[in-house]
Amino acid sequence: MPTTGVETRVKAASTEGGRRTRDRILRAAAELMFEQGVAGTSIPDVQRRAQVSASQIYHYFGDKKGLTAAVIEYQSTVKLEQQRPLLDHLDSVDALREWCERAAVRLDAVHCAGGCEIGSLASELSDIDPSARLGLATGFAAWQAAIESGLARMRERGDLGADEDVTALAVALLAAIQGGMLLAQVNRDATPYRRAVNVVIDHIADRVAAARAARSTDR
Amino acid sequence: MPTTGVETRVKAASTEGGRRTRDRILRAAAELMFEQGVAGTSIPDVQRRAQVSASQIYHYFGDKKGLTAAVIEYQSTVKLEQQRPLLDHLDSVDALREWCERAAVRLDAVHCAGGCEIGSLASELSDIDPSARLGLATGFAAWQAAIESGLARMRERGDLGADEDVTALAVALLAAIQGGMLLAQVNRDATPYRRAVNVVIDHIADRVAAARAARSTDR
DNA sequence: GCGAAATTGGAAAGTCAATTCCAATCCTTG
DNA sequence: CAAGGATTGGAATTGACTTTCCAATTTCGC
Repeated sequence: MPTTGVETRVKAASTEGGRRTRDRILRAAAELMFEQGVAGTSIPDVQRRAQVSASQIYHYFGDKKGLTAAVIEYQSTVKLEQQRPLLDHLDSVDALREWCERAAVRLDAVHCAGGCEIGSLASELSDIDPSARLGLATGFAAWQAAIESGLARMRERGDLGADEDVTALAVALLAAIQGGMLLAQVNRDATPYRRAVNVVIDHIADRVAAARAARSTDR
Repeated sequence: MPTTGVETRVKAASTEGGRRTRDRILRAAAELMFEQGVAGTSIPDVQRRAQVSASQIYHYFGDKKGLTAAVIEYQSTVKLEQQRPLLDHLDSVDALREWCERAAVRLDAVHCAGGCEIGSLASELSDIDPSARLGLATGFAAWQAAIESGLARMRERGDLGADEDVTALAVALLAAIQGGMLLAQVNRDATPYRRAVNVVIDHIADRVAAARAARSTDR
């Protein structure tokens, strides 16, 4: 039986208690890796935060790499689901602004610590862990798809011109979010994030205005 | 004499040979930390790459934190100087495009490994090393200033409207570069970087066109 | 050329992390 | 309730890394 080449020995829990421990470990690891980076998070750290023994971690995740992979999947999947209601309606300039501003408020709340959950992992792991990189690419693709499909709906509806490159716009917004969060993190101030994101959204708004103008001319 | 609170015992070399070793160490550390991250770079790693003994590293940089601080300063300062000729002329849309595209070519050349020298350090260290964060903020500020002053010149010249927020535009471009490089790194493909950067530059170009239109209307 | 300071090599201490292992205990299923 | 797998605790192993230390050795100012 051929495999993908990278076997991560993550075992599922078959009892209720086991499921809870596994979850506790995963959540603790995700928090710690977000706060201190993957390299800065030791297994003993996770043990303390999750209140488990070492064997439990190795039982469910095989090794640290397996745990890291699980955290990537967790951040990619679960965090995405949390925002699902918003993500499914990113089909107006206002919705985009609202969504981005919500992230800004979260940045303010944590005093701009941490940046983006996936972005931090991506920066740390992309070059040193090929399978992690793949997982992170998938995670980013999901965000990009969410933005892009909203823009595509705007285009179908006529809010954006038919020739508009919604992929490029979506990537640009995603990059502005990532880059903006990095600058916010470094400066401990969400202003750079807001500026970066607003410039891109302003640009999208300009394109919407242009489409409207074109329509009224055609008429 | 009051200090900044964080004393890094970095010693200057007073002999020619010493200066060369110090330099060799710094360059090796910068390379390694870029390739594998700060946490992923051990002192023995640096020893091997720079062909020096441990005592030489500790002699010149005090400890690993001091070495890291020196690398941050190195990347911020030296890399900036390398681009000085270009940076001083970012006062046209074409110049901006050319500058960003040059980075894209470099990304292609290294197969999108590494991302941005400063960005990677920033993501890894901002939350765990306050003094490193300050150094990185300074580094970013220099890049932002370079972009912003070019845009300001365009505004003075009338290429951009007098009411244009060049700070926001500069931040947006910097964020696009950072976010774009991150996406490129994760996807091992420079396309996302090019898309992100081009959208922002297109936006600036639109503003330039608007300013021109306004001028011809006024006349 | 001479003494002091700078530079260098290499060993060694001390710490801590990753992982393995085994013995216990718990739970499920028949 | 008994068997067997799931789960858990905690000790032990192994290895690497940071940092210190001291004894050469080289270089510089005079």
